Amino acid sequence: MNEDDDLGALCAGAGRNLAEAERPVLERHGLSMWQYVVLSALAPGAAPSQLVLAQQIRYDKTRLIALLDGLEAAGLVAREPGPADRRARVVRLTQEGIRRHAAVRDAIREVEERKLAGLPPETRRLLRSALAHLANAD
Amino acid sequence: MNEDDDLGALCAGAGRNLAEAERPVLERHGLSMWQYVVLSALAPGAAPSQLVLAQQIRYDKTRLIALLDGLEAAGLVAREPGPADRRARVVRLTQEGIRRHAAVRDAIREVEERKLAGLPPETRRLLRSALAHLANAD
DNA sequence: TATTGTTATACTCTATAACTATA
DNA sequence: TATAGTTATAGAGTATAACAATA
Repeated sequence: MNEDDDLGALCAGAGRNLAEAERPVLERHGLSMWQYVVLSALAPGAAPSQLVLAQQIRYDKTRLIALLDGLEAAGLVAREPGPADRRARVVRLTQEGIRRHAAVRDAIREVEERKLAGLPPETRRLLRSALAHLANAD
Repeated sequence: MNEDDDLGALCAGAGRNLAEAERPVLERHGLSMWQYVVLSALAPGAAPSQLVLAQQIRYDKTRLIALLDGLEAAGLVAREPGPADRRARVVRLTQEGIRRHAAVRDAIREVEERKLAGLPPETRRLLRSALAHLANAD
């Protein structure tokens, strides 16, 4: 992978390399990539409806159901009737979910740290900032 | 998408944003994402066997066949018996393939340019360099 | 015997359309 | 009538296994 390739190809290459390194870490903690994405979205303490959650993580609302079933059965998230709208079900992390997410997140960060080895702190900061810019740009 | 998210999430977000913006461009030129990847891999003038090409672009060798069938039918690539090993078939761009790839690449670069608007040249250079580092790091 | 290209098959992931209960 | 969640079904994408030609 060369730095004069398309930017899309570079992002895909970097993302794939990271994902491949992180998959065994997630497996060791008994989570799929998307399950981890759900835990991360809820980690700030949010309690969104399933529909809002699906939109936030850009995941299909119908597939989210089975994902949440698994996380609920594992005791990591809880679903409650929405306070305002009883059609909606509100999702939040359990205490165990909070602990589990923190543990996995630390392990993930270790992997990322290893992949970033050789890049100075200022470059890392700029990389994160530029990626966030790209992710939100229109 | 926030810049203190996981690096993997940031790469995925940036990659998805770019891919979504580039898809209509590719469609307008009658190419799928993977077909464009193949053209890009061959653009430097290389003439690899199908197996080597599949490994280079990290694509399944069995799926590559249908992909090449389409590109060959469109007159963009040519398959010839390998000079050294007659089992292998060597793939290369046709003249039309070279032209088509250059046209699509220019259009893709325009999209990327728009997405990068607001980032100074030095930041862009650093971004490309850091992404290439991440894509190749172990 | 091992490998390249190929085909056929099975499997997984994803998207679409209908059903229920609330609004 | 419309919307949140759910379910079932169909479709695309991907991986696995077997075959023919050549090494």
